[in-house]
Amino acid sequence: MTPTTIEMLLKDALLTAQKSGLLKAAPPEAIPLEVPKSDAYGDFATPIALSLSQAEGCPPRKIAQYLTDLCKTSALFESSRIDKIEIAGPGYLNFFLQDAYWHLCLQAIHREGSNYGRAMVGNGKRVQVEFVSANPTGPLHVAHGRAAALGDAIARLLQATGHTVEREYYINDIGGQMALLGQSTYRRYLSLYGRTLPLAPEGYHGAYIADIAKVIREADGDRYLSGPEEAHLTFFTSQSCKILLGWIKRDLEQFGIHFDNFFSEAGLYANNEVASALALLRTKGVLCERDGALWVTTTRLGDDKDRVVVRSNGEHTYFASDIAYHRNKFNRGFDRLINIWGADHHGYVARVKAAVAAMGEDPGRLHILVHQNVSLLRDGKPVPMSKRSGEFVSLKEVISEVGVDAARFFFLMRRSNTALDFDLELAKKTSQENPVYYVQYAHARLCSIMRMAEAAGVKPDSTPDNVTSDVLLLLKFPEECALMKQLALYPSVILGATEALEPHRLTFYLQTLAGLLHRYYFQRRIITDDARLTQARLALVGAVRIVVKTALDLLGVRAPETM
RNA sequence: GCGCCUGUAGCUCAAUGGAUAGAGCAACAGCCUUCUAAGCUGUGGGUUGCAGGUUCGAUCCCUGCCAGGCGCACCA
Repeated sequence: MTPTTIEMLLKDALLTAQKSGLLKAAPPEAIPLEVPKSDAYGDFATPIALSLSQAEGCPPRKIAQYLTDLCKTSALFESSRIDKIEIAGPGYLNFFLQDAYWHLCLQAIHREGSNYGRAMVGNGKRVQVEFVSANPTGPLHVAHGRAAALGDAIARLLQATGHTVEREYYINDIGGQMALLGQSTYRRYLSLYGRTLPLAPEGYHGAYIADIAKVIREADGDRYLSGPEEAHLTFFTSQSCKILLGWIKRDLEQFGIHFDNFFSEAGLYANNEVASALALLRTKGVLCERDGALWVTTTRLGDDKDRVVVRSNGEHTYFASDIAYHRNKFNRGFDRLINIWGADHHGYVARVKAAVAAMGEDPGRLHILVHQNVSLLRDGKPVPMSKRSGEFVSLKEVISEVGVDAARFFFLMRRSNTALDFDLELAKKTSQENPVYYVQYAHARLCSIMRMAEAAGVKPDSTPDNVTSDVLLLLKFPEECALMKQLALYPSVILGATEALEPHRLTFYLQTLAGLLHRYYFQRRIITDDARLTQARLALVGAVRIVVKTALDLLGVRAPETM
């Protein structure tokens, strides 16, 4: 018995229907289950008969009738704790459950603990999540923070559903921008010694450039002052990259993000992989020379124009490395690749997919998730940010202002393809207006109750773990039932969020669950003079605590025990 | 001009093609001799940008328009 019994029952019924010829199609991957707005529509409902109607060419209510009959004759029905199934409206199946159903859910949560909601649907499939991958030409800023929170939460969701996950950061550590970085830090280095060689207008002007120059001065002193600029640029380029990468890694670690692999673009050239990938494209007949440059004819594969891979000056474009990089990824044998890109890269989706397809790989295994921008708000007004002038708010500043937990939670409060307004004032508030505090407070409050219960002498042999069903029968208030239902929903939220790559569903779920908990807390006392009732209520709120902590963990947000 | 994303309550946003489109915030009115008031209760609030189309049924899919964001290099 698990909270997903209804899904299993329906799948079983659908399978039987298919075998016996009542239905043509196989059961879908996931059975849509919803909690109806009104209790009159049961505890759970599914519009599955409605959605199958079109494909089956059969009226929805008729399908609903089939499924109802098959459910009732299924071997699983006896143990499913279903009180009754009704066909309602256009063809909904409304499930009314016995109280015992919820009690079994609670016991399952206590039994499984932090494993509750985990699933094995991934079957150990290997998934790579590549995210952040910010160029090492400056510190991480807020938009990178969104990518970091998003990618890590998706990775955690995939792990929780039985996938083998690798987190990777791709480093653009070669090319024109890097050369510009080296030149910028070199000239700032000179200016530390009173020599002025003006920064190129297209160079990097941020204050951090001087910080890098100072680090180099600390380490090596004035030894790069003499000789021509050209003699020092290689060193300044590689050293600046190294220093910046160190800062980026430190910021990421502070943000709780750990990458399994940092993949160097320069390495692709060192290993001759770019040339080899281009050679592969040549054998596929998608390369051509035009105007002295080398192009990939991606137009034939869904892109809106052809793309240059080798410029007429002989230099490779970044697209050339991207092709080699994605070939390398596929060669590493991942079942699925997920790239998380900022909105400014959305124009690259078509060309990368086209190149992947041209190399004979399945572009369907490459999922490119594009997230929209983040604007910081202070006092309701946008904080001005301009990449060009080097005036932007770094991730580090945001974290030190609002904390890791608020930052991660806020980055995950919106669907990734909508622009995100990050309200700095709200993120710092310690009141119910601030969603992350609201949720964390629920956890702290529960921990406090547990401590009180212990102090009140709740016996060890009546801990929630082995609370018996007859004790749980004492949970009969509507708000208790609402909590149990929300808890029972958790596994399907995890599956849905993973499938859609939408961690924001978890932040919404948590806010709802926390709301139910706070309401319950104010309406009913948990620790009472009645020992059995106390046990039952502790079992309930204990399960809430487990789910809140587990869900926060998937978002990378701490669940504090006191606040 | 072309492409992608977005348009839902005053604000910020949810809602797999399904039942009467939901939350939170803000506003207003209440609640602390009791487990954390960092909280709770109640009230009002909608032509889902506009116009068509597909469907038994559209916030969701298709077409056109309007508005905002982001792209549109032999830059990354």
